[in-house]
Amino acid sequence: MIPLYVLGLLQRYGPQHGYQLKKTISEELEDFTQIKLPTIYYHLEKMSAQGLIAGSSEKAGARPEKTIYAITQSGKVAFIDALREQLSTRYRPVFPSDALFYFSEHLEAEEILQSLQEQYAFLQQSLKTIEQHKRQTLAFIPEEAKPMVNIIFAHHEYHFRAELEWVAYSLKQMKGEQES
Amino acid sequence: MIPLYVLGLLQRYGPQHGYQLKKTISEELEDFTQIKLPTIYYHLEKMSAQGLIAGSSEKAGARPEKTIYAITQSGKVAFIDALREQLSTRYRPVFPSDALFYFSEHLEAEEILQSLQEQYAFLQQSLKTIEQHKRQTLAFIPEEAKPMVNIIFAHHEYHFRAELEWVAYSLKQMKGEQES
DNA sequence: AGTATAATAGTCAGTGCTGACTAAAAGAAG
DNA sequence: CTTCTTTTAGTCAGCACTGACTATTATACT
Repeated sequence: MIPLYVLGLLQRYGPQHGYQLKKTISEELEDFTQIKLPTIYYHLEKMSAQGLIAGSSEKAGARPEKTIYAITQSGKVAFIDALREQLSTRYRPVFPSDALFYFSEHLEAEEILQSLQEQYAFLQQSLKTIEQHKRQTLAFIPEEAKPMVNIIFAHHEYHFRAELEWVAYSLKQMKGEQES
Repeated sequence: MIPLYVLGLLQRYGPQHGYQLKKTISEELEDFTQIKLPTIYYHLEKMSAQGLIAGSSEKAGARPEKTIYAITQSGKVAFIDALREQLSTRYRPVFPSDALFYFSEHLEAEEILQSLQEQYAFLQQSLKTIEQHKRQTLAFIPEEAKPMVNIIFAHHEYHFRAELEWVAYSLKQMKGEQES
């Protein structure tokens, strides 16, 4: 998934170095992915060795040289292949919190209930933030990109809402259990 | 999350070796986590070095020795700590398919639409499977465990339904876009 | 002009995970 | 009773990722 972003951004915005890629990802994709800078360098080097991108050391003035990477022809092919592979991967979520409920007899019900309530507040806040980011993003991007950006934001909204509803459901279940 | 499962199962079902743990996880938790056998051995060794579990080589008859691990006192403490830490971790999903839509101009709309339709069918099938597994599981476990198992299955149901609705939404959006 | 702070551009060692492999024991099939 | 398959039990090399660190340049502040 990270190689996809790197190849795609290199193709969309032209040759760049790692720090610039990280900045673009942080600004445009912060709600959807949290790629770390060393991870970008790792993939740049790997893809460079594979010939998917080509690095050139630029020495501008008295500055230390920095490596600027450009996507190659075989990189463009690999990019399309990777996109196409994404098409066939299926949804398979893993929720670490399941382990918590699976072993919940080791904690006080009261403690779990309280953390669920905090979780609920957090999710409500997150939903507001996402909606706000959506509005901001849609205001700044070109018209033709809007439908797809809308779909990506919707993806997160649907799942945050689902998580919110599940937390509400769990709270209801556990409270009912406690009383009986 | 994996150490949590290992420590919890060692405590619930008593001393075991790696293969047995893997079997239990496959049988009881296959819908919620897909832990691989080498990963279990990795954590067994690590936790053994940390003193959270204690291994003893058992040589029964002419069989090759196998290492049986038991949770220690400090392991029980670490288990509760890990459970409590789970309480404070927040929901933060990452969807690899977002990258696909972010760069969707590189693929034909027709190709994406078709894969979304396959995705839709897959999700419907998955939901049915989860509901069936839920019924089977609830029929076999002790009464007092039912509320929690129910909550875990509900978690997955809520999110599979959200994913299903999002795919439907995307299909609608993309078809509308195509016509205009 | 000197110095603190932020931005820029990385490196590297260590962690977590797993595919591919090995190998003994039990059970099934002829 | 011998061969084949399955189950049991594990090892190991290698990949993806990132926290912590380094080092230079630009900017702001005094």
